[in-house]
Formats: sequence, C-alpha cells, structure tokens
Amino acid sequence: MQATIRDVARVAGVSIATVSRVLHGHENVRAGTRDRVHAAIEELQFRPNRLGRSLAERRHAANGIVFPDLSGPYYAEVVLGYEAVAAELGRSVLILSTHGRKAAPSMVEDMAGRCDGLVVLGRTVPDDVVARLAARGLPLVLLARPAVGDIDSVQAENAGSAARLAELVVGGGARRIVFVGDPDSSPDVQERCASLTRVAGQARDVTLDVVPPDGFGEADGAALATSALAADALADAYVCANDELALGVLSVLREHGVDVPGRVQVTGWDDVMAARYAGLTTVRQPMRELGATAARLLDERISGTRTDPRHEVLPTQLVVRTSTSRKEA
Amino acid sequence: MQATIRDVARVAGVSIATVSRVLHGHENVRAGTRDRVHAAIEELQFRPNRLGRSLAERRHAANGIVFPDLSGPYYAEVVLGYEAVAAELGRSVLILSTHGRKAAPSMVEDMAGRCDGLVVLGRTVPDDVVARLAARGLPLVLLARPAVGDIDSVQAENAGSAARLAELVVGGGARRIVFVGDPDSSPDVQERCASLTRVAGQARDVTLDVVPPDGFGEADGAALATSALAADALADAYVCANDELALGVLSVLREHGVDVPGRVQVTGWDDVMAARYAGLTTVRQPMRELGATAARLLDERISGTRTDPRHEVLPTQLVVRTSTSRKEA
DNA sequence: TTGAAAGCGGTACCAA
DNA sequence: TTGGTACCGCTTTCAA
Repeated sequence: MQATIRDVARVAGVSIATVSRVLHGHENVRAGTRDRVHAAIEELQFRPNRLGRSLAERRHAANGIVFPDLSGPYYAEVVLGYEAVAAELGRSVLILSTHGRKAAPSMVEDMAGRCDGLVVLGRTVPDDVVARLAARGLPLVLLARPAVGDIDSVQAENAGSAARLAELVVGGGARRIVFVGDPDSSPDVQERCASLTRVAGQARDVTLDVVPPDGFGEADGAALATSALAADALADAYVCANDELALGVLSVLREHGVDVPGRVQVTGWDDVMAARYAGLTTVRQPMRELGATAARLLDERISGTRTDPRHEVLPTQLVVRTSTSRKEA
Repeated sequence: MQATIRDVARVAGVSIATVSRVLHGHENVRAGTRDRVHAAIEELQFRPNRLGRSLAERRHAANGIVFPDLSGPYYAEVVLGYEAVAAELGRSVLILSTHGRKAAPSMVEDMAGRCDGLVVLGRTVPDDVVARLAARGLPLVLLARPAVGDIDSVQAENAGSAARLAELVVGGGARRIVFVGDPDSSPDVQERCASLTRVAGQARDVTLDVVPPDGFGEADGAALATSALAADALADAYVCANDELALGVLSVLREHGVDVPGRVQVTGWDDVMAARYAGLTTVRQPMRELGATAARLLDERISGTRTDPRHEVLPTQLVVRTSTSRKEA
C-alpha cells in the first residue's frame, strides 16, 4: 500500500504537522528534523495523496475543457494549444466530449466537480447550465461561443472573413451561391452564414441558399454534391462551413469532371492540412492559439489575477487557392 | 457556498448516513424519509462533492492517457477513440502530453494520483517509471509500446505492412531506398524500420539508408527532400515514418518537377486525410480503434473483470495510391 | 520549533 | 429503518 503522511511522521518520529511543513518547504523547521523527514519520505517512497490534499486545500489544480465532439483537425488543435498552456501552468487537464448527448449537462456538472475552472466550446451545453456553473462561482471561459454576461470568451473572427469569401466568389462570377452548413450547429457557423447572407443580399443578381448537410464530414459534403449533380442543379459556388465538407464537395465535383473553379467554385473553413493538398480556398483560424488563449484567461480567473471580463477575438486569414477563381483585372 | 451532505441531513431532519443511503438508492429507507431527503437535496441544489466521495471510496472514476505530443492527426484520433469509450463507461478522462520534458515522470506520477488507471503511449516515460506505477498496483495499458512484463498492451501491426511497403517500392523498381524516420523516436518507427531493413537486405541490389529527420512534420520532410535535391542525391524511394513527413517530401519533389512515381516513389504511414488528396501511398492504421481498445482493456483491469494480461495487435492495411508505381504484370 | 486537533465532504459499519 | 461514528489523507490554526 501507498504510504501516508502518518507513516512518514511515525518513521521520522515527528507529528504529521511537521511532515506537512517539510513537504511545503516551510521555514520554521529545524534542519535536523527536516532531514529526518526527508529521509523517511525517501524510505517510504511517499507521495502525498492528491485527494486528501485537494479536499483540504479546496482546490483541484486541474481544469477541464468541454467539446461538442472531438473529431476533425479543428478540435485536436484546440486541445493541443490548451493542454500545452495548462501543463505549463502546472494544472492537469480533463477533457469531455458531449456528442450532443442528452446527459451532457450532468456530465459537465460532474466534470466541474473535478476542476477549478472550465472551458466550454460552442454549443455543448445549454446557456442555463453555463449560467448555473457561473453562479456557483466556477471560473469559466467560453470558446467559440458568443459572450454571455461577464463570462470570459475567446473566439475567432468570423464575419469579416466570411464577407471577404463572399466577395471572392461573387467576383469570380458566382451568381447562385450555396452555403453548406447548419447555422444551428454552432455559433461560428451561424456568424459565417449571417455575414454571407448580408453580403449576398447587397450584391446584384446574387442568390444565396443555405443547405444544412447531415453532418460535418467529407461524406456529408460528398452526399450533398452528389444529389446536386443528380438533380442537375449545381450552384456556381459552394461556400462550406468547414474544410471537410468542402473537400467532400470538391472530390465529387472533380470526379464528375466538373470544371472547378471555372464552372463551380468551392470554399471551406479552418485550413486543415488536406486543404493545401486539395487546392482548397479557405479561411485559416488560429486553432492552437484559441486553446492557448482560453487556458490563459481561465488561469487568470482561477488565480484571481484578473476580475474584469475579457472577450478576445482572434484574427482569421483568407487563404486563396485553386478552388476559386481570381477576379482578373 | 455549495451545500454538503450535513446541510441536507439537517434540512431533512435525518442523519448523514440516511442521506448517503438515499443518494445510493439503498433499499432500507422508508419512502417518506426518502422523499424528505430528496426534497432537501432539491431545495439545496445539493451535489455530492467528488473529492469527499473519492477519498472515502478510494477511487476516482477517472482515468488518464499520456501522449508524447498531441500534434498531428494520429494522436487526435487516438484520444477520440479513447474518450468515447471512457465516457461511455462513466469515467472522466485526463490527458497529458509530455513533449519530451524532463519533468515527464513526475507529471505522470501526479496524474496517476488522480486516476484509477492509465494508458501510456509509446516512449513518453522510461520503463522504470512504468514499472514503478505497475508495482504500485495501478492498472496500466501500454499503447504503441511493446509489452513489458504482464502489463496489457495495444499496438498496430507494423512489420507486415512495412514489408509489403518495401516489396511494393522494390517491385516498382526502386534500388536505393531511404527510410525517413528516427527509429529511436518510437517503438512503432523502430519496428517499421527494422522490417524494412530485413526485406531490403534480402532483395538483390537494394540498399536502404536510414535518415532521421529533425522532427515529424511536413517541414522536416520538406527540408530533407530539399537537401537531397541540392546534393543531387535523390534516392529511388522515400519510405517515411508518417504521412506528414511523406507529404513534405512529396511536395518538394513535385514542386521541383521530379517525376513521382516514375523517378522517385514516396510512401507514408497512418493514412491521414491529406494523404488521400495528395495521392500518397501509405499504411492505414485503426487509430480510433487503438484508443478505444486501450480504454476497454484498462476498464477491465480497473473493474477487476479480467486479471490475465492481454496484448492486442490491431491489423493495418496497405493503401496504394499514385506516389508509388504498381508493378506491371 | 513542534504537536494536537479540528476540519475538508463523503462512505459504511455497527448498534439501536 | 435509522443514527452515531470511525475513517479516507491531508492542511492549518492554535497552543505549548
């Protein structure tokens, strides 16, 4: 069995209070006593039990991050940035993926009970759950989710890049544009769609249809393109909510010999690795930095370094490749 | 402040023992009493404190997974498979990325103190650390790391696919082969390299050089290809330790107008999404399933359902695309 | 400089 | 069917 602080105390011939002091490098311990304690710790291979410590200290030295899902490069990069900073700050990281489960709120509450603070992504849990956690005094950071009250938030810029994307395809000659994505799926998608709608509405002769795919993967984009082809109802441009969808669309069009970008233009969002190889025009967002920033904001709240709310918006960048036409001068 | 079990007991006019019984749906509680307790719980918004509970139960209902690093699609998929199963089993998930830090052993030990069991990937921590954890009685599963004693392990098949890869490029006409990867970086890479060496050694007139890149990313593969080009010392085939390296090599070769696969063949490993768009021949390994399997094995150990060691080897699959020549009949 | 002891928030055994 | 209480392993205050 694992040795406890009492075992150490007994072996060293001191009280557990003294052992605790030595453990924390407290001043007022005579050198000789300290040495005896250290020897006992060494001998027993003692490591303080985290539960006992956390219970007494009333802190976990851990924080969590809640995802809607973990598939795809986007989330992977976000965790990466998050974990790196959290580890640097000496905090353990818990992850939870809700998958739209009904039990999500309860899973999040359970996780909250293991952490000193939480990062919540997009539409993982209803607002009232977030509000309840916040009310309980738990430090929170919303990631890729619009600010709620004075809870910290981090998001990537959406509207501006979406607008530039719209101008790009319209400039490339597109009249009938389809937005491939479900605005209800996430605040990010909603913002992109809204911005697109706005720009399209201002342009002459341009129509925009919003077509929600079944999911967010390549297969879903491919299915959508396949049925458009079958119905002989190809749009001039497919502006997709993420790169996977766009890659699916692109693959099907190319397989069927459709001229891209001559006849149809395609764009994605995220700039995942495959986008570069597929020549996909897209919007790069600083995924790793999103996670890292969230981790930092959260830490400031947990440590109490900062009390005023912060709402960070990280810049995104249009990456033009061969799946869209450049307007010629 | 958060209500405790004692608050509930007071409000319901019962003892904390009774509250605990109600909490666990114990039989021997009169219906009326149970209702009063439930009412109190509701009124106080009581949720049992995880620390108190874990301390008393001497279990965490959580388990961890240790990565060398979290970048790239491989690890992302592994966590995904792991988290999904763990969540299904009602356990929280802690992740830790060691990044080759010197403090890794201590970070892992800290994590071990928060979990009922741990999955350890590849070469994240030295064998003696693993041995110590195992000796302490902590359930462990080694992932992509050769079996150590009777600790459970999960890995993907390496040698067979590596051999088929070697035969493929040799069949395609390659004589001078370069393995791009550092065998010391991970057991997986080591196995692949060893198998390749064996096959190459058996073929007539075939030489194999092992060239360790600086890292594991596209940039590292690109750098390697660039210097080979500059030295006018292109091999006939670059068999790379992972897809990112291969994609880097491939990009540089294509940019410089080198005929692939005519003059040079290139292969990767993992079959990440970008590989398909780049036409990269590679080996697909069931990344998600690796994580899922590890989670299941670990759970069996934690719950004590199984006590005999298991060593799973999941099958891999050669995926031939256009970066290698097919031997013509 | 050191120790005794009261928590931290639960679980579960033993009596009543 | 219920309550009292001894832990679980540590931190920290108060006295000595």
